Amino acid sequence: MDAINIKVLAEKLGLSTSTVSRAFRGNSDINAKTKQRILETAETLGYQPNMYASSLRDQKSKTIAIVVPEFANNFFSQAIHGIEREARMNGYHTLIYVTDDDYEKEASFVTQICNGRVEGVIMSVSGEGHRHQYLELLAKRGIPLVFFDRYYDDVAATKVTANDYESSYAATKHLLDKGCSRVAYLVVNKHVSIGKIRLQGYVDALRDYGMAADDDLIVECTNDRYEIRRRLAESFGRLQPDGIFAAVERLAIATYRFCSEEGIAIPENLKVIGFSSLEIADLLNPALSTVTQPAYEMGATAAAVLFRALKAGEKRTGNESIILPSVLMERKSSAG
Amino acid sequence: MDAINIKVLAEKLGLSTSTVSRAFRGNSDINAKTKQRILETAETLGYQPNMYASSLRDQKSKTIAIVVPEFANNFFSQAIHGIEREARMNGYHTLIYVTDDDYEKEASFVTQICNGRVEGVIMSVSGEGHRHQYLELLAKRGIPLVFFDRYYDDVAATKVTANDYESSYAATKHLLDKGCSRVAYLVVNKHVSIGKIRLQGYVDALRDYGMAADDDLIVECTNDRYEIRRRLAESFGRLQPDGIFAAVERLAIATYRFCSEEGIAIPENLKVIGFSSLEIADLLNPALSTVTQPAYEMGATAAAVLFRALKAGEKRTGNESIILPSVLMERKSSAG
DNA sequence: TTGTAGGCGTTATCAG
DNA sequence: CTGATAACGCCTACAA
Repeated sequence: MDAINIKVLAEKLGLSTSTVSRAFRGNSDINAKTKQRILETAETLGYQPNMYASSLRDQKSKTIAIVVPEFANNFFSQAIHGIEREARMNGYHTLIYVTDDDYEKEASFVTQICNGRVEGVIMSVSGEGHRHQYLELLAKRGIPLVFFDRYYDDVAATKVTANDYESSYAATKHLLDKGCSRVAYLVVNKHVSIGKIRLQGYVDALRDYGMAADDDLIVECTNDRYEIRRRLAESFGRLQPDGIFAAVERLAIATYRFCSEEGIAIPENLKVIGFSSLEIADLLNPALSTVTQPAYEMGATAAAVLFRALKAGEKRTGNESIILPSVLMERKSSAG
Repeated sequence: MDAINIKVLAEKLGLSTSTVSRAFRGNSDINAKTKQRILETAETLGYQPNMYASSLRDQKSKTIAIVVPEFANNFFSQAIHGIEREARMNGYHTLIYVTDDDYEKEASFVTQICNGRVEGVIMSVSGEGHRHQYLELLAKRGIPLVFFDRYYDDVAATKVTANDYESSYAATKHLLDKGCSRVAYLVVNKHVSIGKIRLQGYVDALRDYGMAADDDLIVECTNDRYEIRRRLAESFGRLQPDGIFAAVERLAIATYRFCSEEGIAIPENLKVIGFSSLEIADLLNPALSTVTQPAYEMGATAAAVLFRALKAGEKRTGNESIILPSVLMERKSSAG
């Protein structure tokens, strides 16, 4: 009934608690027969060493935290999967925190886990443009941090991203090659890390093609589907774009919905390409051209960096960037 | 540098640890000014009460575990999101464990978290047909358990599912209504809870339409895409179905891929409907008819049940079923 | 090879 | 209102 502890187990066996403890730790010397007897009894009694006592003593929790802006999103699902896998391989447990793109929540979560709950943190950020003094808490506590996909420029930690600038440049160039002359860039927030870098790729590609980027064609949306709908309606009416480059999957999907409702033919009247981790982009109507980030690998890589730091006993990860290649998949939605 | 603890904080303030501790607990009496002074100093020093010490003392971890078979799956993503949300509202932290449909891993995870790491468990199972004595550990430890979607018949705990039988019956009837006479049922494992119940709905609908279920038309697949492809190829060649009812999203998608490769027209040559939580089923080519489970709500409900039990101090959840309604969305893939 | 003892950081209890 | 103290369960020097 009540959780059994090392003391009652020791009593039941007529041994001391230290001996019992030793049976569970790999290293210490202990008679093989004694050990076996202890483990067997523990098994039948369902004894497990209390992790909070162990953690308290060793100052180790064997736990990491993943902090992400959203969850119902293919990119993050796959990335988290990669992290979870790596964590498992290293014998670590994984806490998940979803900020809903809310800076306050991010700050609150990070503050909460600085109490020893975790040994390391992997995060994709939500609070650009705000102060992130709460991250100093991690540093102060010696809890290593790794960013993936979305990061803060001003925080020293390893950042795992995809080659967003190059992909963005390539995607824009692709639309131009297919004959587009008015390519709109759809983005959630053009000032945050990924939105900004992807924007730069878009702008530079236009420039290299002898076109000035038209500010009107840079359409900032939100994450709210009705708001997105409104922005699209307004932009299409006014701007008459013949190409859409969506900085995130959600906006590519919204474009599809909009076109379907408005009777705009893709790719005849409008060519579309977007960042997306959708595994069935090829089954859409029409098949969606995508820039696909190596989501799983990004998660796994971020985790690998973190565990390397943890193993080495480092208090922080190096302030460096690891850039993984995305893949540009040309499909029907942008066919010439 | 080193994690600051209550003792040094107390010294720095010229107070006792008890007083400092009181400043962080809501209840105890403490001078308002003293409290403020403590909290301010704590803030600047970045002090957070160590959770392992607290947990050890209170035997409370404020943590739950989610155990699921897979991750890169819309249904589970949404369900986990629902759970995470509910956990957050209750001030709980959320550990994630992915079993990859592996019974051994499931057993291992459950055993691991019985060491006090979590106060409750929400799970969707992977090990049907095996023994689940490891779940008795939870009971022994007084850790409440709630199943969602996939459960064990022989374990007493609350089960949150969708009305799979009715949906399955309705989906099958829908295909028959549309003129199908040879409806195949694609399933991963027809002997596990959901595969079995959904099979029953299919069989009963056929029977009520005066058709005997043909065992050949019940196609068991795996989770491996190549294996699925092989099964489909074999089945189509031999059985010439004119309707497909897929018990899980992955099989509906596989059917689409197969048909696209083989030039089978949907819905003209083959009508398709499947269980799916895909939010863009309407954008597929052709739009996929679906049975959509309330994934988010299932997760949220399972979590609500768990937290009610935790709040009430109950050691286990009641052996009851909570059944939420799915929605049948008729789209082009099954049009008559 | 086994046992003893102290302490990890916190908080509830009790005394002041 | 504040301070001293014991206990949560485990692990590791150190002693035997």
